[in-house]
Order: sequence, then C-alpha cells, then structure tokens
Amino acid sequence: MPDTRERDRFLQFLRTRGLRVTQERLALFDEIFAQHKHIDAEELLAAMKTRGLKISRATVYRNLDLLVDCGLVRKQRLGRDRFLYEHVHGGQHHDHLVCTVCGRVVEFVSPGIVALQAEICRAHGFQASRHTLQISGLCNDCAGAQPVLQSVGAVKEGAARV
Amino acid sequence: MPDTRERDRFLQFLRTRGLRVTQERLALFDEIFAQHKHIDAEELLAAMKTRGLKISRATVYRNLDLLVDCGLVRKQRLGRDRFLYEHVHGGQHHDHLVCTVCGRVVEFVSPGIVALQAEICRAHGFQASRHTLQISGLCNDCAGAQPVLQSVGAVKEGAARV
DNA sequence: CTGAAATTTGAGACTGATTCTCAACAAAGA
DNA sequence: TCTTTGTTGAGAATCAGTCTCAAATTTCAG
Repeated sequence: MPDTRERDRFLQFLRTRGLRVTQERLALFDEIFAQHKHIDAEELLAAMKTRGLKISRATVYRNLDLLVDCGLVRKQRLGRDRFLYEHVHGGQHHDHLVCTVCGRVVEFVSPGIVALQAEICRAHGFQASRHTLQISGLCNDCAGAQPVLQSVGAVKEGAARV
Repeated sequence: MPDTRERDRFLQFLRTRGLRVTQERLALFDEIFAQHKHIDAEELLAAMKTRGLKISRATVYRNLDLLVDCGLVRKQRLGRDRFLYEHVHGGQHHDHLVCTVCGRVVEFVSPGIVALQAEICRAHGFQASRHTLQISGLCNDCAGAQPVLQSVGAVKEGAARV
C-alpha cells in the first residue's frame, strides 16, 4: 500500500477537524488514489458502484470537497463543463495542456513560470494561495489529422479520442 | 465613438459569415464595450434592460458566443461558477489575479510567461490556440484585514469589494 | 418601395452538474 | 452497550446555460 502517507494525512485531517472516519470516506479515498487520471465525480461514482461499493452521489461530491480542503485532491475545470479531480502525490505542482479535439490532458512542470508568478504576486502585493495555468489547443495527433479550419470553439468538448 | 475599429471588425465578421446585422447584436456590442470590467451574461442583460433596451437572455448568450468567435470578447471563469466576459481592446493578452475574499480581479501581463509557454508547447508538439493563467489568493486589502484563518473555499465568491 | 425567403429573436421549457433537505443510520466515547 | 451527534442516501431543488418553435426582422431581388 504505497499511499499510506496520504491516507494517514487524511485520517489526521479528519480527526483534527472532529470529522468522522466513515466507510464511505475511506472508500472514496481509495478509489481516487487508485485512479491515475483526471476523473469526474460521475465516473468516480460509477467506478465505485462497479466494484460493488455502495455510495451515493451526494456523498461523493461532499467528500471530494473534503479531500480538496485537505490538499490531497485537486479540482479543476479542464476545458469541460464539469470538474475533474486528480489526487496529489508527492506534491509537485503541475499545469495542463488540454487538447480541444480529443480532450487529452498532458501535464507539465515549469519552475520558470512558477518563479515569474511569484514575482508578479510580489509586485502586486498579492498573497497567492493557488494558481491554474491551462493551455488549450491541438495535441500532436490531432494537429496532424485536422484540416487547419479551426473556427474557435467550433469543436465541442468531450469527444472521444479518434 | 472610440470603438469604431472594433465595431467595423464585428460588422465585417457578420457579413463574411452571412450573418445578419440585427438591433440586438449591435446593442449587445455597444453594451459590452461600454462596460469596463469583467461582467457576466446576467448582469449584461440587466444593464441593457435598465437602459430600456429589449433583449432576451437567449439572445445575450447566443451573441456573446458570436463575439467570442469574432475575437472581440474573452470568456472565462474567474473563480466563479459562471462565465465572465470582457471586451478585448488593443489585443494585448493578459492574465488575472483573483482575490478569493472580495472578488477583485487584477490584470497583468508577463512576456516572460508567454515565452515559457511557447517553449513548453514546442517541447510537447502542442499547437496552442489559447491559454488561461489565473492566480487566486488574497489581494492587498484583504490580506491585511483577514485573520490567518482562511479555510479554503470558506468564503463564497461574488462579494463586492468592501 | 414591396414582398418573398431565410435568419433571428423571445418566452419558456429543458438539461445537466452540483447542492440541499431531512429522516434513517453509523461513528465515537462514556 | 447506550447516547450523542455527525453522516449518509434518495430525491427534490437550484442554477447557468441551451434548446424549441412560432413570430418578427433582415436581406435582397424585382
């Protein structure tokens, strides 16, 4: 069980807040740490049902927010209408490239950008608590396959990768 | 009328697409170029009604998308649930600092970050069409006034600047 | 200027993600 | 084990944004 550290952190978080350690919370934790992609609440719910776990939609949403507060999960809109969740491992912050055709999400890390952001915050007397950088466009595959017709926003999100 | 250039561009856009120049489209154009802040569709609708203009919600949404396609308006979620729109003037791309307490939005420009983004795209064979960088945290005023208690997300968005 | 053809509009129904409500249930601790 | 109190589940509610379709408006040929 490689997620022991995170699991402990979650338990710690619950206790210090006087929250209860429920079956559902543990199951949700396990599920999202078993997933290695950006996933939305509905998919998460479905995945858990498939495994025979009983949990309701409301509980999934409620506890995802809890995991976000705890800092173990990141919640973002990556080009879609719904939120996508990803568990945070080591803690290295990364940003995203999102393909507007196939929906593929590529993560990247840029210390340079992080440094510049810090500088900007300093210049504006702004105390940053988080940031999101999202670059959307065409991924390698889709750029090759597509004609260069792209009227902005013409292609609706969420299509499967062709 | 300082927005003549943009207005012409819009008319041009409509004609080359075979779209009609309607009262509602012109009124919406005027309204959003009269606004000098990030504004959502509902506020825009209200502002127009206040001026005695008759226009429906559906039309506002439809034509905002048109203005976005035309490149004259930018549509983004800045920390809120709904989209905020801002008209694009000169064309210089900027990013945003968003205060999680008072909702204040500060714009900034960083050529350095833009350059790094381009580099990242090159490295990943990604053909970017747009990007959004949003830094959220506490603005100068709110950082001073707040106790350091901030449970993430405790303060709901949308409060006016106090 | 006039009428036909075709796009737009408006009112309200609809959608889909997310949140809320509240009675039944399950942790925690004495 | 019993009590207290936070949590869950089912479904209603919410809310931004979209869709439908008849009525209105724009275009343009005549």
